[in-house]
Amino acid sequence: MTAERVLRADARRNRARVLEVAESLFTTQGIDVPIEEVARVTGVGVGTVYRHFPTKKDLVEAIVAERMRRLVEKARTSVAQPDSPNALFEIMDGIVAEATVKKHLGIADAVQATEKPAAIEIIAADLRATISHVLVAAQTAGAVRADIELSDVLTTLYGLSAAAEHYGWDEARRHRAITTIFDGLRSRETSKD
Amino acid sequence: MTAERVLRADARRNRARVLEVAESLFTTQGIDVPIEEVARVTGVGVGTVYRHFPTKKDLVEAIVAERMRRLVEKARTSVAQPDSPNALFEIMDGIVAEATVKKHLGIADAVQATEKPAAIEIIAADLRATISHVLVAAQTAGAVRADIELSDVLTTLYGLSAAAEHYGWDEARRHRAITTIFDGLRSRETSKD
Amino acid sequence: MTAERVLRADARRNRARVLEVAESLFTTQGIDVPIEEVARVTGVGVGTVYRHFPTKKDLVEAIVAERMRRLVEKARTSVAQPDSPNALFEIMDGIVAEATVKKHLGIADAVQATEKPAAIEIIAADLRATISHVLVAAQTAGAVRADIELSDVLTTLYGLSAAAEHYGWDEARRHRAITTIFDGLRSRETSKD
Amino acid sequence: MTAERVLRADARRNRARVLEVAESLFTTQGIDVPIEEVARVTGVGVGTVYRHFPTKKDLVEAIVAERMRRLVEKARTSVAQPDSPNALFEIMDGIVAEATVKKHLGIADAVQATEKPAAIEIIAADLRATISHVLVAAQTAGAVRADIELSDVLTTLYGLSAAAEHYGWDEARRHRAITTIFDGLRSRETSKD
DNA sequence: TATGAATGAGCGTTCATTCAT
DNA sequence: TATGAATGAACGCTCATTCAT
Repeated sequence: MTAERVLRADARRNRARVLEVAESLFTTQGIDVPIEEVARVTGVGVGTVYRHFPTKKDLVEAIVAERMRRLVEKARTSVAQPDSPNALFEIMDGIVAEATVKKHLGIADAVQATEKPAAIEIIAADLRATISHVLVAAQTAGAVRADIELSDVLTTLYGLSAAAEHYGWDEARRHRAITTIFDGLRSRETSKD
Repeated sequence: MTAERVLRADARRNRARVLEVAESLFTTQGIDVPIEEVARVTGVGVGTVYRHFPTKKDLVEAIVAERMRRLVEKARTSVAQPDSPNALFEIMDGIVAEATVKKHLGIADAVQATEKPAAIEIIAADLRATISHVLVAAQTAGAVRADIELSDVLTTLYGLSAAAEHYGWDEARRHRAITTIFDGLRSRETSKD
Repeated sequence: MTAERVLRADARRNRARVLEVAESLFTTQGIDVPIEEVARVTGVGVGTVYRHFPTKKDLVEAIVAERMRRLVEKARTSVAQPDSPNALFEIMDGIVAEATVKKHLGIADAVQATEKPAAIEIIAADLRATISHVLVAAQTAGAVRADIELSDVLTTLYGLSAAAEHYGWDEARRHRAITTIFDGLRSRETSKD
Repeated sequence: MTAERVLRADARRNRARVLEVAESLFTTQGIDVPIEEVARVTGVGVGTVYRHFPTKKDLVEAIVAERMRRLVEKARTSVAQPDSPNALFEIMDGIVAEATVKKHLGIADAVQATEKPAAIEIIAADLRATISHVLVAAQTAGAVRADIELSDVLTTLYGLSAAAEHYGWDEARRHRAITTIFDGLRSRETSKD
């Protein structure tokens, strides 16, 4: 029993290491990196990778799910703060920041649920709910225009993340972009065109 | 001489058809579509595809270049109009519209010059110049904040195009997004955060 | 009629140029050089090459036949001289010299008739007859051992040509090799092993 | 550990079988035989061939190296014998014999070092050293002319091997040819031309 | 007749996935 | 359970040859 538990711990550690290595490789070199390479760098055989992730698709999804989980966590942290308008800013900043350093993996894609596997969709829904919550709070506080919808925010996040991924924004550049965007979301007597 | 022209015309037509089919396939299903499939749908042999585009990379670049050219054309048309603030809006709208129906091909990528082949870079530079021109005009007219730089606009275009591609925006959705963004770019006594 | 003759002259010139270019290319880079390349360098279309040589094999054979013809010519010249032992030496030297600068084309192969096309076999037979003639004369003159057969000479030629091709012998090296060989062919009370 | 050894043994056996089949096929039909055919005849998938020989070039080199190794072995065996003049004869006979039944693969080429991969060059150097050793011994014993150099012997070997390959010599024919050549190498008051 | 565009079989190579050890 | 050898479908690309112009 102890032996079994040790084994499990080992297996779990293997899974984690594969995940980590794969994220790093896919992120730096694209998803065309062979599973064999992932195994090699991780220091295990291909069989082991396949034991944990029966399909390459499964591995990619696991990585995406993992990143989503980190996003949700960040979002939750922001929500915990009282000042809601800043909360929205922080959430967006956190998400876009995550995208900044991760390429090739469509972190941006993960925000929206389009034919995503169930596991990911659940987490994505969670994230959307959190954002929605913060958005409403911001609107109630009069900090964001009332006609802004959740989909507008998600869309904006997608665009910002894509740009951040593509250009490899640093913090300053990211803040500048989000701030500019926020000026468009902010409450006022706006847009008479 | 006429005979030669006829032959060339035929070849040119084939080239155009391959380009069209390839753009359509890559756009809908991603660039992993085999050249053989491109040939099959076009109704020619693989050899013909390779005669016109010696490498798959060449084919993709040709497609991107072609799309860029369309973008530049659209941009030029907009510039021709007197009302500069709308000119900027129109240019952005045109570019994003182009992205709306084309996926997987990073039309957005084409806007920025990152290790792009020379041929494409030339067209991209042209596009950037045009946008820059319109931007300055808009700022001079007081319609856009003075601290907005060309790179801000390009970045925004990238993000918008990416989102448009991803979500398959219709015209209304696209206009809404661009309008919102414009509110952030617009001249005023803005952002005290 | 004059026009036709002119045309023929042109065609003949084309044939000759193709032959020349092909020999040069195959000789320097091996027979894997595409017909298209041969056509390009010659300055004609592939169609023209195929008009004169319906098959790549035909082209190669034509080149080999051409070289054989040169060999026969050299051999004939040597035969014309009175001093037969030297005649054999000269013939061998001539053949090996030809091989010296021509690689990849198995000039050596051409000496022996093994499943060679008829056209080549006729010329090869001619060459063998000439050599045989000279060999007998040399033996009659007592300059070459009586137990040497034509096949020995052909074999030796093959080996020498192959080596000459492979090492790119200059004249000195070639003479040295042939002289040494001749010492083995020369009449005497030799080899008691 | 035993398990690992077993697996390795299996893999090694496969490698050996591929090598054997490939040598046979390349030898009989030339190196243009497709890898797929090699795999088919061996009874494995193409992937297996590529696992052991990442490139067709690698496969060919492995075959050549293997043949070289056999040559060196034969040469060593001959050297072990006391009678040096015969030792040279035996070495040459052994090398040419190897060439007799193997075509298309330029076993002869392997004797000389021309832009050969390092691995092969090492073995070739070994072979040359052995031959040189025997040659000097033969000259010291007065059995071979003093002005014969190693390069003469190598050249001769090349020529003989090429001829043996080409004509498919049997033992008698081979001995006859080598004997004749030896008459040219043998010590005496030689060649006054 | 000369041209060169088109064809398509064929080849070298890769890589996700399976399975014997 | 972990390993890595084996599999084979699939792909990018080449080139001898044909044929419309």
